[in-house]
Amino acid sequence: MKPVVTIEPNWQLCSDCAVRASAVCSSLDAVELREFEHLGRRVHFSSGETVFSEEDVTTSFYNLLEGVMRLYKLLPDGRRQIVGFALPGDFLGMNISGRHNFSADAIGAVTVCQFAKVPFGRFIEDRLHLLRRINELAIRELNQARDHMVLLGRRSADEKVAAFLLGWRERLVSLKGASDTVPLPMSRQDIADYLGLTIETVSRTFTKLERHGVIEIIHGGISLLDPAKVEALAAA
Amino acid sequence: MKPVVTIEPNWQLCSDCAVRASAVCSSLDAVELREFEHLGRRVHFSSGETVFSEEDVTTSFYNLLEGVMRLYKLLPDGRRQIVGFALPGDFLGMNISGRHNFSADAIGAVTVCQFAKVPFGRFIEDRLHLLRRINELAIRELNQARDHMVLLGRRSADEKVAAFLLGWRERLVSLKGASDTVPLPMSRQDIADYLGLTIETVSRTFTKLERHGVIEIIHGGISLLDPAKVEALAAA
DNA sequence: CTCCAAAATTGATCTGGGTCAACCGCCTTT
DNA sequence: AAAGGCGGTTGACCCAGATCAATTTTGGAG
Repeated sequence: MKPVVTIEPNWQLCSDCAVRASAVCSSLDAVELREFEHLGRRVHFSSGETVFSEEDVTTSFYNLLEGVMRLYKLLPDGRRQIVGFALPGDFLGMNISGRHNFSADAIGAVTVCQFAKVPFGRFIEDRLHLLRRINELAIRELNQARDHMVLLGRRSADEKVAAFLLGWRERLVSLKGASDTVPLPMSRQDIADYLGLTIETVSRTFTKLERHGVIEIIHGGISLLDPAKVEALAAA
Repeated sequence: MKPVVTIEPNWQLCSDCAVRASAVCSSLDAVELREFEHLGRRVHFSSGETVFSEEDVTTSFYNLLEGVMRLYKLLPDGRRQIVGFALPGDFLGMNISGRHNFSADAIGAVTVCQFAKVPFGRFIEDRLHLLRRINELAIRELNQARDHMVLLGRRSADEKVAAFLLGWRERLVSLKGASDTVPLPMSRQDIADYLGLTIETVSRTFTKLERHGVIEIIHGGISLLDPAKVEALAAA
């Protein structure tokens, strides 16, 4: 939880960017990309740092380059609901009220491409394809949000955990390729707050899945021993 | 549940439209509106009819003109999660997969302005302001979706019901002006499926609120006797 | 290495909300 | 007006998951 923010000169080029293909910028051509390069600034955050907070006035948008973030909302009494986990390529900060509507913390070391709101807004202004891309991302997120509502409102603890493991794996697969080893950089508390459960229930469910030979709990993650069984449990 | 769909000639003009100011079309100028008029077709649905279903290929977008709709997703075993209620001015059907990702039923009689997907897409094509408007609506919905995740994952039954009553009233206020009489056109089952509860719990919670003199249950809705108390219960 | 703190697991117990079931108005339909 | 049905309410009981309470494991810091 060291409050250290490192800003390095933007020596790295968008064209070399790891998330070039999947991020907002995928809609830009070579010429636009060169102009776009000057808008973004690479910023590092260390584990546990807050990138932005709910209700903060939005001054920047963020494109996650490396690492994982938890996106969450808090109730006045401290109860927390994680509304999503961000992975490289995700675009954060869009809103209409001028304020963020959730908070975002780094889970482990994180690198983002930060855009000041005003110049970014100007850049979009007359670029239909970029706006279309952002719209596409918003709609994709809206779908995920609705799926998550079903999970939160209508699924049992077992189903929630199973669905989470599959969903998380799926995202990692499309990012780094298939593997039955699923790293879980977030804490049990994070998982609980994402699934609307308690830390104890998450832990117990993991243990139960392991006892049934469906997963193996390994350091920093789990191994999917029987993906088919997990899918059956998730009752997709 | 009569499967009667009435399509009337589009004699009514956009400029007279009740939702002109709040809907997608609010971003159009007079000239554009005249062209836009030919794209939409007024369609009526009677109570309980399905306007579109999850997984249906999207052929149309809809602008709700009159009435209320429930938007929901079903699990294979029949469990239902209502992801939202649509009111006049709401725009439905945007997606990227080419398929709807939730179903939509009429609650009571409904009138929609239906747009065929292809011509509507063509119309948007080079109209930045319209795309911006749609983006704005998508982001607004995303915020609502996240708020609802907090409700589903982290609030008690009492809080859920209280928050629902306030939220629903708020939407009606901004549509038809302030009133402490809150019509509830949807069934108890709908409310339960929206809040991730059972019909019994919703009914009991209503009764409890009434016993405590906080609301009065009236035919087709409730009356907010003590809005402040309800807000306290919702623990916003 | 040892020590400490935080994270995770496990067990025992409790309870909010679910389940099951009866019943009560109402609107319709005949 | 009787009958049937559907939506809603109410009561009795139950259970999934929360809560409370110890451990145990892990990961740094010195």
